[in-house]
Amino acid sequence: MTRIDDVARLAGVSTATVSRALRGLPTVSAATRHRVLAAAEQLDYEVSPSASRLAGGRTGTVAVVVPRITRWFFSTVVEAVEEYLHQSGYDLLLYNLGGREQVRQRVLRTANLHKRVDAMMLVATPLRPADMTALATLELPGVTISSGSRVPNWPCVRIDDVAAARAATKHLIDLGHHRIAHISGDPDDELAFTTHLDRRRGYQAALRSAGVRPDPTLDIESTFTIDGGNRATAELLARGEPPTAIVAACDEMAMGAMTALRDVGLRVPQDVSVVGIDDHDLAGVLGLSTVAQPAAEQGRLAAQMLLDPLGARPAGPIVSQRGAGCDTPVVLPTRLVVRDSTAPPRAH
Amino acid sequence: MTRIDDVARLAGVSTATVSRALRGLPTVSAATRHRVLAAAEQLDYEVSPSASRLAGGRTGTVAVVVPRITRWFFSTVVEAVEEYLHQSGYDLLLYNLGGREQVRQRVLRTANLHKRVDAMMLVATPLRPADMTALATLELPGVTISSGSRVPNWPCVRIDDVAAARAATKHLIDLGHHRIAHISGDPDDELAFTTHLDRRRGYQAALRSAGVRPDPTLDIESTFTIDGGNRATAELLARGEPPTAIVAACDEMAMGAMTALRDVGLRVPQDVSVVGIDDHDLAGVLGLSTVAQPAAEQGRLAAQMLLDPLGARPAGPIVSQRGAGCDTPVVLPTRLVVRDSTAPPRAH
DNA sequence: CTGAAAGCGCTTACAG
DNA sequence: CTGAAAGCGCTTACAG
Repeated sequence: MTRIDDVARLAGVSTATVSRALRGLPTVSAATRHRVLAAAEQLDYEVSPSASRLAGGRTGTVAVVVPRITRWFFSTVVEAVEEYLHQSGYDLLLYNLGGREQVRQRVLRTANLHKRVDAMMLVATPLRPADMTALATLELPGVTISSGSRVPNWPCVRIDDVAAARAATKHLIDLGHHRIAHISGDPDDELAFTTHLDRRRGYQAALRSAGVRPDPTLDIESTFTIDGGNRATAELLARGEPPTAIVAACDEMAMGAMTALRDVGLRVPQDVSVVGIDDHDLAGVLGLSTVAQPAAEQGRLAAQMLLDPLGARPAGPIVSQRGAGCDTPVVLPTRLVVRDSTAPPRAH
Repeated sequence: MTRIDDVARLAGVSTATVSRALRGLPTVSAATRHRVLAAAEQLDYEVSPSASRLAGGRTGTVAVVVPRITRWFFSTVVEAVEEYLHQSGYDLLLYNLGGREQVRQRVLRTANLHKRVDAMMLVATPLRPADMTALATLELPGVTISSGSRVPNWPCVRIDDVAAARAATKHLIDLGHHRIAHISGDPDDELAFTTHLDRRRGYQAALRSAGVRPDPTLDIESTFTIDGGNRATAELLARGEPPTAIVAACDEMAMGAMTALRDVGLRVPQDVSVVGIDDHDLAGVLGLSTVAQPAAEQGRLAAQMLLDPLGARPAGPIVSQRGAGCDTPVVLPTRLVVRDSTAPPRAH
């Protein structure tokens, strides 16, 4: 395979100059740069990442950690991040936790990660508070998406989960509902995954604003999945008289809820209204009312905030994004989208 | 950061021995190995991938190329592949084509990829025939998933697309349908993406077996997405009398079809039956009848076929998987799943 | 079974 | 603006 000295020989310069010219460093004359580029082109030369990384101390790689790539939010984020990283010249190392404790450990093998990537992005990754502190002491630049995981000194992009759930609940209240249930996720409170807690707070706040006292028997813990929504709703129905409406903490739970309701012969929205949070690709197909959150935008913005201080191309000195502004999350707006799954309650 | 000579010093051996012990090479005495592992543990040592790759000539990395990570099939495949790769000690470099020609070019910058990864997996990646031949001449081991992209001498894992579409269509015929439409994808025939062609063949074969002549006005080209199914169905309905049933080439298209039908007031399945192919996570929620294909299994199996000849850990000589058996795809079974979106046609 | 030494292919001070 | 030389941190023949 062609090496840098092949290019140097053809261009009649030293390897140092080839290295500089190819990376676009300013200390190369236009004429020399031109000759080097032509030689590299002619030989179809590509730099060896391993050698470049070893010599330069930079990997040109970013680790992106998601809980489950199969869920709408995460695949949408990753798609946007992949585009931004690759067009900035970075490689994307994917870590899908898949709920496996073993993998969580792997991500926290900090010495390992540190030698592998220049920076890392944590997307709604449930970590113990101690883990987050450990990450913060790393020399590794990082960024988080969602309030679920918050590492000190790393910038954070997210939505206002309290406000999103409040808007969903208020929509139902405005339609005339009072018996409003809430299904949410992740009962494993050993992990500091706060998204579901924030959304519950929003739900309760909206109820209280309307003078309705939150009823604990209408509030079910489950997981942020279709199946989780299904099971939560089944349990809800087993507890007695059904609510007239359900706020699901995410669209996938809402979809599970719709299935569970249908299975017992309850119609949406005639018998029970359902609203979610996300605006999943399929929310439109299902006619699901929801509070939309900008997933791709969160990914793109987080990637940008991560890479900007590193320099667009993997070259130049690494500057950790620390200090000013890092502890103030960037909060992107959400928006209520009314479709067919919500309607006024039936008159008794 | 700790380096290999720190470990060597602590264990009282040479760096060569540390290297061998840590990689589990057999030529190390048990006592020495034990001392080395203890020292590495004590120092929290992790090998430098860049140095190891440069010296060893292996990257321990696999490129996984998908058209769109946000689609059900691809995220499901990637999840399974990620698990297999990581537990085998490999890193996963994600390439999401996203329909961008520019990115396709990037994947085919073979010199670039070659220095970056030990092997690559192409998942239903549309490539020109010339591109596939180019990949085949690389020294890079590879594997493809789906009949969509077929690289000579690379193993391939897929389903029988003809049979899947035939089963879907036959299900409708068995219910009594005759006016059966077909919506399928990817009209860009510059790319050798054969999945939609195979599925069309299966549709037509089933019709012919039942003595029905395929009607070209009932066969619409679009894209393999929700929106594609939506548009195809809208066009179908604009052409005149609706069919009594629709075969969609994938579940996402079927979901788009359901929306389009609902939008004009046609009920599924009372007015029009709809069947898909995939068994998407949400097929159950939507009550969509479909022909299920094992996405995760295809991913896991392809990863296994790719890595087995490389050795479980990224160590030992690279052996290209060539010759015997590579030109015979591994075909995984599909299975009809009947739900609520299909029913006999209404009596006129 | 183990070690000394070369070498993997770059980048980076340093000197000019 | 350019080059000679050292060095990044490993692995791999080679020799014993």
